[in-house]
Amino acid sequence: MYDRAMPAETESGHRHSADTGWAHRALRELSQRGYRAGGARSAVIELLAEEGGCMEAEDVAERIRERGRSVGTASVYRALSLLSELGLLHKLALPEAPVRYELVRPGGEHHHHIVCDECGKTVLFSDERLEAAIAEVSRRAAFEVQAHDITLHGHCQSCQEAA
Amino acid sequence: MYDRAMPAETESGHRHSADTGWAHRALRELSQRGYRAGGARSAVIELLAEEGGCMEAEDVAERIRERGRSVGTASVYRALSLLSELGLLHKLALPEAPVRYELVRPGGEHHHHIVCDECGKTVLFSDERLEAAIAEVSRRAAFEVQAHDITLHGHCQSCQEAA
DNA sequence: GTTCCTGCAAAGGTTTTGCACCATA
DNA sequence: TATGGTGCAAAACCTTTGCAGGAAC
Repeated sequence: MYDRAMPAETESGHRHSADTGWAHRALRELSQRGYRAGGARSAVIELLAEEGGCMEAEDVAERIRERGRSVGTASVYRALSLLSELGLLHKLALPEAPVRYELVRPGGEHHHHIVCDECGKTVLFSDERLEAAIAEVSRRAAFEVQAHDITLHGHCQSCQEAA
Repeated sequence: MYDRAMPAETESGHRHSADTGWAHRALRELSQRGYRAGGARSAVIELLAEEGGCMEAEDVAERIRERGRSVGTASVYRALSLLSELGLLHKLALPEAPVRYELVRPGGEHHHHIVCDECGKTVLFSDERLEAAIAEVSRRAAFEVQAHDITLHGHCQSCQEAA
């Protein structure tokens, strides 16, 4: 499997810093819908906000424990599922890898992924023409389309050089 | 999980009929690369050619057995892996579902997927403008992009009516 | 005849579930 | 205080691996 320590980057190269806005919105949403924010849930939210998302469930649990908080694996899975159901996280599925969870930010602004099939490094991108084309296809489809995922596969520069 | 009995359809609604061209190419490719075509491998190839692909490994095994041929599950997984490595199959990963395998036809002509998040029904589509936009993004990316996957998510007409 | 494929069974890795205890609102 | 969240352990699920026997070339 891929190197899980690798954080997702934007194409310009810099990481997101702690997204406290997302964390607050998540906590508010939970409370508004009658869910409680116990230790595991709030730890998951805090961690994802700080790491910027795009992590596997196991990574989330591991990092929470590295920070001295103990958490049950099952509770992490349950928290991630709930946050996904509430539309606060997006699940990214790739072949040969566990699902990754990403922050969903409000306003429909979103991104897509370029994944290195060698090492799993993931870079984010967004493109207006692509979105326009997707919107047009969605309009014409018989389905009521609510979301879309685009993943480019290839090799990152390090893996190209190594080959 | 989704209803596995549902075959993939094109947007115009008709199924592919047995793709003997693909089957012949697969068998030729195996033999050219020094692989043998034993019972399990040829059964997998034959079944996929007839069903048109987009199936889970377990479905493939099940259908082969329904046709009276006995096959080991492990052999089905091994055959699917090999065919993927040889570029004869494409792996489609979705959250909450096992990987599905699809026929890869020569000439680069390919399609993408619209999946019903309710029942798992999958419809294929292709769009030139979308491909052009993807090509442009790929050209500009730091990665050497070799492939791409696009999946639209939503609800099919039956599930819309049921809701 | 040799090599490789196959099938079974067992193991591996990820995710879910059951249940008793405990914390949140 | 009542409800629902948490953690542990066990199970479920999908996929891979080990190995002995058998088939393909």
